[in-house]
Amino acid sequence: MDRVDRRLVELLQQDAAQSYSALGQAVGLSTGATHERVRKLRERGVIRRTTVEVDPAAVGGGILSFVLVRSTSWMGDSAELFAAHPEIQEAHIIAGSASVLVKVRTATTEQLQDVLRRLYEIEGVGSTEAIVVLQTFFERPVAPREPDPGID
Amino acid sequence: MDRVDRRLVELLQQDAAQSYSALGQAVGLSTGATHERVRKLRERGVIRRTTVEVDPAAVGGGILSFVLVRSTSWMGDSAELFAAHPEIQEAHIIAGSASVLVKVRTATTEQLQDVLRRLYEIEGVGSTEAIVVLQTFFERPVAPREPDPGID
DNA sequence: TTTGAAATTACAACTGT
DNA sequence: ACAGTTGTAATTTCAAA
Repeated sequence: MDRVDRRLVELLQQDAAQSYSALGQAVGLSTGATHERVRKLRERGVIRRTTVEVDPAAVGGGILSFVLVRSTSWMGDSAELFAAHPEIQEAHIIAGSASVLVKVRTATTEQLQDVLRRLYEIEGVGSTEAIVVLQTFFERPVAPREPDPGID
Repeated sequence: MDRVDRRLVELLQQDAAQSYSALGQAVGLSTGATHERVRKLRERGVIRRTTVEVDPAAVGGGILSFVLVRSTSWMGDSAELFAAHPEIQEAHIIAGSASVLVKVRTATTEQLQDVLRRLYEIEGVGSTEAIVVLQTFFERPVAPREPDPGID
């Protein structure tokens, strides 16, 4: 995971459809060497998969919300209960007064209300607090960062 | 945007590196027809771009947090001020008592603290409340959903 | 939908460090 | 051993019939 690897990751995040030769040009490596670098990044799990980025509004997810879910019991084994709802895009266990934070995309606020109703049906869920997004400034891939030098 | 289009989007989200012939097999279309469908999905902006999904921990983003930013003034034109910080992966204007919600990835809690310090330097930022993620259940692409029938 | 040329990927064998 | 280079066969893309 050197400078070149980080640059390759960045370039692939921007456009994973470009050829290895174009990629190689950009980092100053041959096509074959670039191919090998990327293969290893995949093998090591740094690159998990190649995907497409989709416009949420075009597939019925125009309304974005974050929901704080407070629970009365241990939620650590409830991943599948949240994953069962296709409108839930992310779910995280959090520190603090709430227990779970979920990111929800629905076409309408009616559908959001329906998701909240279904959340209450999950065992141990006490209350929910929905935060509705009015405008998204930006959503972007993780920026690969140089690790701290580390003092030896 | 029919059933086949939605299925194509789903398949591409799972693996955008697969060939059009494999994709066509899966939806029962010829290679050429599949190619044309996907081209149009890109043209219409349903598919924004092809990217790679990266392991955040491998690129210095092992600690995930959400930060509620309360402000004392209008933040609607401050997108660039948040985007200037590479650790901030998302920023949204929200309804409710806080004003902006940001998603932050850092390698350490020290770096998170540093991001919070820099957030306070933004004009109009009153207070922040950091929610640290202990465990991520899942993060997945938007699920393409069938539109409501609509009662005519 | 099928065809075929151009481009790209995947996989060699080889070279220098 | 390791990472990179060049060369080549097998696929895939993509426009045209």
